[in-house]
Amino acid sequence: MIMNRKCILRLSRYKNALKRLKALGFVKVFSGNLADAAGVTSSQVRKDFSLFGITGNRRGGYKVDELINRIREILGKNEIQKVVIVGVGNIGNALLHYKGFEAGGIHIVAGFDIDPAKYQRHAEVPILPLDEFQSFVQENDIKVGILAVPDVAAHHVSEIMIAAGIKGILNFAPIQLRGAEDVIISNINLEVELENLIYFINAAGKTGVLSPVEDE
Amino acid sequence: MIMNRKCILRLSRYKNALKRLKALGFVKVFSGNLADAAGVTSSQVRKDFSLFGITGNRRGGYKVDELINRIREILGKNEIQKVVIVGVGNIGNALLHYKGFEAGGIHIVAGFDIDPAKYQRHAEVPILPLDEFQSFVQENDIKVGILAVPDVAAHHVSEIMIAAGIKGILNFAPIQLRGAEDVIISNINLEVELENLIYFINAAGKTGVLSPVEDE
DNA sequence: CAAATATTGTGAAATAAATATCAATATAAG
DNA sequence: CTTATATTGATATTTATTTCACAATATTTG
Ligand SMILES: NC(=O)c1ccc[n+]([C@@H]2O[C@H](COP(=O)([O-])OP(=O)(O)OC[C@H]3O[C@@H](n4cnc5c(N)ncnc54)[C@H](O)[C@@H]3O)[C@@H](O)[C@H]2O)c1
Ligand SMILES: NC(=O)c1ccc[n+]([C@@H]2O[C@H](COP(=O)([O-])OP(=O)(O)OC[C@H]3O[C@@H](n4cnc5c(N)ncnc54)[C@H](O)[C@@H]3O)[C@@H](O)[C@H]2O)c1
Repeated sequence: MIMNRKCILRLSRYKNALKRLKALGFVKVFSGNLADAAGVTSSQVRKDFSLFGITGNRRGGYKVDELINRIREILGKNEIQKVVIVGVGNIGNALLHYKGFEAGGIHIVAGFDIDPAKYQRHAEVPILPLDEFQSFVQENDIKVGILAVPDVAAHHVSEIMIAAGIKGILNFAPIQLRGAEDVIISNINLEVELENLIYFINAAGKTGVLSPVEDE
Repeated sequence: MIMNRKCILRLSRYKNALKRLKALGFVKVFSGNLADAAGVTSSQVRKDFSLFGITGNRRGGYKVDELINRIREILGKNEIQKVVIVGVGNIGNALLHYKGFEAGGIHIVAGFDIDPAKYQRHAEVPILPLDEFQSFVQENDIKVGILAVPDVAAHHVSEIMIAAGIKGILNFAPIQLRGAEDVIISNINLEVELENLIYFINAAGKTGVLSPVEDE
């Protein structure tokens, strides 16, 4: 079953939306409700579900709890959830101390840096020397890492991460990292995002063109 | 000229790649070089350029400096570059103190919060009470804002921002914000990104499917 | 200077993604 | 119990995006 990235991203969003709907007291939802909450069309919701074999009840919609569980299962949340961070500076630190991932079952288990001033071996989430990266990752069977080092170090660090067995990297450095064969890399480039906003604001001002509201 | 978001995002990436190539001493590039650096195909590069009327020299490629300038011009970097941040917590603070945007001509000019403990009226980048948001934004003609408040406050704050005249929002709260007619919103959802990585790692482990390496 | 070659620029073709349509059917109403 | 109605699920259609293919044309080579 070949599934594209965009579709999986939407699944995650559906799950988030469902959690909010559940908090509002919803027990069942229709594709239209979910579409509104997630900012897509109802056709899109049903199409995505059909791709994954998620079925509802004709005329009865979907049961919220069942749906959340089904999506959880598909997203594999029970199999890998430990994540490490390399580069505990501004952004690495913010992520390291963010509590919001826990609710979704994602645990930040350690940070790594080369600056001895950052080391905190006995903190709740320890910050360790990069030298210990490989052994830590292998002992703890970590597969996902966040890369938050300066751009000049990013390529080098990514190679260390991949060599240690990391299979997925969320990269904040403003360079386009190339993954190895079986490594998936997600590049978050905030400057590019800001430039993009600026472009569309200018374009709208000049030409009256309506802005696209979706992400991708 | 109707241009889609994806294409503009790629333009930004080309510009980043070009800056790196320039730093490496490149004076001219071929579409293939740029494609490699930006992680796309050479056809894609040429197609994008043709869409914007960017021309090179048959057999001679493109001059790096000219190309950077041309893209800068298209992205409108000289028209809007002041950005404010609402919510100066973990992530807002990291962004507020990030120096990397300056090189690209994007200036973070102020932060806003509702927690008096955060106020720093006389700092280089002042942190001000949210009450002053509207007047500040209007006086300084700000069009772009970063939203980094807790999810429960995000919708409310986005309305304040839009009411004050903000036209582009980079949202870090894990909810799908809906923009008004002429407001463009870019949602950065890091948990969704991590879940996505986890999904593809699991999928690859189970089925041997090759992972997609591009973002979108 | 002529011939060979590499690269652009673009229209056509292929692929992928989103949306619309509608028969099937579960639920609700009478 | 029967009929009316709303919603799913699957297929068809449309739209968007990417890739291909190749003529046009600078540049380099002999
Ligand atoms: N902070 C932001 O808001 C922001 C915004 C956009 C992009 N980024 C990008 O994110 C990355 C991190 O930004 P930051 O502001 O947190 O930087 P920072 O300088 O605050 O932190 C970088 C950290 O990485 C560590 N480091 C350096 N080289 C290392 C190596 N080889 N191995 C391990 N650790 C190493 C440093 O000791 C430091 O602690 C940069 O690439 C930056 O361009 C940051
Ligand atoms: N920190 C991270 O690594 C991270 C990761 C992913 C997502 N996020 C999201 O980013 C947002 C910010 O996260 P954070 O960790 O920085 O949170 P935080 O709690 O550290 O900071 C939030 C800040 O917003 C301020 N605030 C609250 N209500 C406000 C209001 N109505 N108006 C103005 N300011 C207000 C608070 O005083 C605080 O300073 C959250 O929505 C969070 O889910 C954060």
